[in-house]
Amino acid sequence: MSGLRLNAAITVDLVVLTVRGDQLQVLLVRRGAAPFKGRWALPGGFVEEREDLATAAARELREETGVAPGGAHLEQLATYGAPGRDPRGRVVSTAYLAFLPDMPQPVAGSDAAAASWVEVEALLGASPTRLAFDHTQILRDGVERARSKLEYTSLAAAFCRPEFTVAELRRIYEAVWGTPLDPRNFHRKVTSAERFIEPVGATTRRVGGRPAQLFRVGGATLLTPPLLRPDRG
Amino acid sequence: MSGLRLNAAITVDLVVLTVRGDQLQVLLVRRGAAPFKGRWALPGGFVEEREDLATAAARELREETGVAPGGAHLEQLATYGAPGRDPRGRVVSTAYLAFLPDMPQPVAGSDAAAASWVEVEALLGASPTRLAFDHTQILRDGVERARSKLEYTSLAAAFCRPEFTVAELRRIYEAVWGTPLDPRNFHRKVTSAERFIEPVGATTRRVGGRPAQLFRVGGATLLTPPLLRPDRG
DNA sequence: AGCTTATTCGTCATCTTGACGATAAGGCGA
DNA sequence: TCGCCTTATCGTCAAGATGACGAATAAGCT
Repeated sequence: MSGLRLNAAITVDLVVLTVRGDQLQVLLVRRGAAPFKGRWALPGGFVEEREDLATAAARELREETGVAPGGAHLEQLATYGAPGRDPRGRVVSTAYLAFLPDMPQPVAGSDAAAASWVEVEALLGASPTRLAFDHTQILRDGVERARSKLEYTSLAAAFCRPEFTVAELRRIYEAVWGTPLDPRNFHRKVTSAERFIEPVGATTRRVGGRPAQLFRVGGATLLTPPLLRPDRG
Repeated sequence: MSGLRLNAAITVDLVVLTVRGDQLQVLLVRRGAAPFKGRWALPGGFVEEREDLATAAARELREETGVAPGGAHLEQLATYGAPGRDPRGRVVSTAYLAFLPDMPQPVAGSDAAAASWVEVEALLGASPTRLAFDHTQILRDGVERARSKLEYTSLAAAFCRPEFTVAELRRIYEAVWGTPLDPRNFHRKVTSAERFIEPVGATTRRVGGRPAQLFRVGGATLLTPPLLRPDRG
């Protein structure tokens, strides 16, 4: 290996976001071993020999959620390598960000003893639950990335089932941004945007209220002009 | 060290961009040793023991350009860890993106035998010069990040000297985006944006044409609504 | 003084947004 | 069956932003 000094352990951590019950939630696991034993943490693990970073992230995602690669949006978030972030030594972790639709079934296929969805607000709000390592910061960065990408991409649909209504899509924006949106203006914006969403033809049947048209994602990946969040001084 | 297996070598690579002569240019070094000996590459190097990733990037930037930390915009770009990207073994590299004003003095303080500014167009255009490792892809990602951030942040000013004219700022946009902009509409946009740039009071003296007002950056870091590039499908 | 050059100010039609009224289309109870 | 309730969808209107372009301004140069 011509004198290459391996100077770090490389891991991946996952920020898996979903919207359930109009709340933005993140998948956490409870650590079973030191360090930070018993503390909530982002799922993750070591990158295997000859394994790409993205592949490792997809593998971890499948192990924790049962979601097959390609079944969810998965993108690299950032890499964290502060010297003291892991008491065991030099651990450099590349975080990945995943968007999942609300799974009807519970978190399946998880090998971790305790994995569960936790409200993001409870972790980043006024009196936050402390996470292991620097995972609070990683989560903060992931949520900010998600909020920002909703503005100018069609990624909100990654939180939805393949067919969805405009109102469902709107509730994704409202949950991720933590802000109510005007249903009429939102409807106008997303239906008039070129190839953003396209009607399926069918409608929902529902308990109360007018049936809604079903849509699926259009080909467009970018939303121009963007849909800017309110406020944000 | 409780059984922590160091499974990778961690490095940082730098995408240092500047605008010189109305062209977007990137700082490259010529490799003096195998692998890819003699090939152009992004500057970079191994992360030292107990050194943060961002610190390592700032150190490399200073070693290559003489620019002190804080003297340039520096942000993490992405991390590249494909198994075969370095023939010497498992090398995971975190790329950082830096924006520099056009330095009047040549690239100073460089320890590399040959470091020089190269037109980005010559590297990413129709018949690109091949770079070492996966550096062409890293450069592509860095340039796309730069193009995108000009749209909604005030980072274009990071390419300028502390005091600059509206036209200088416009030429930054034109060089990075590779697209001409209407001087009158650009002027209206940047001068009317809240706290984006603020007048210094002085004006330039120049060989031909009306003297221009000098500006410095305002407090705003975000540009709302954004300044979208033309075209872009 | 006129010419050249680059900056800055105006105008106007078009597009987009935010606020909000009005209508449509189902279920449900009386 | 008839209103009523709820949610979805369509319209309107003023304010703001944009793209295209004309015009005025303020220097240096010949």
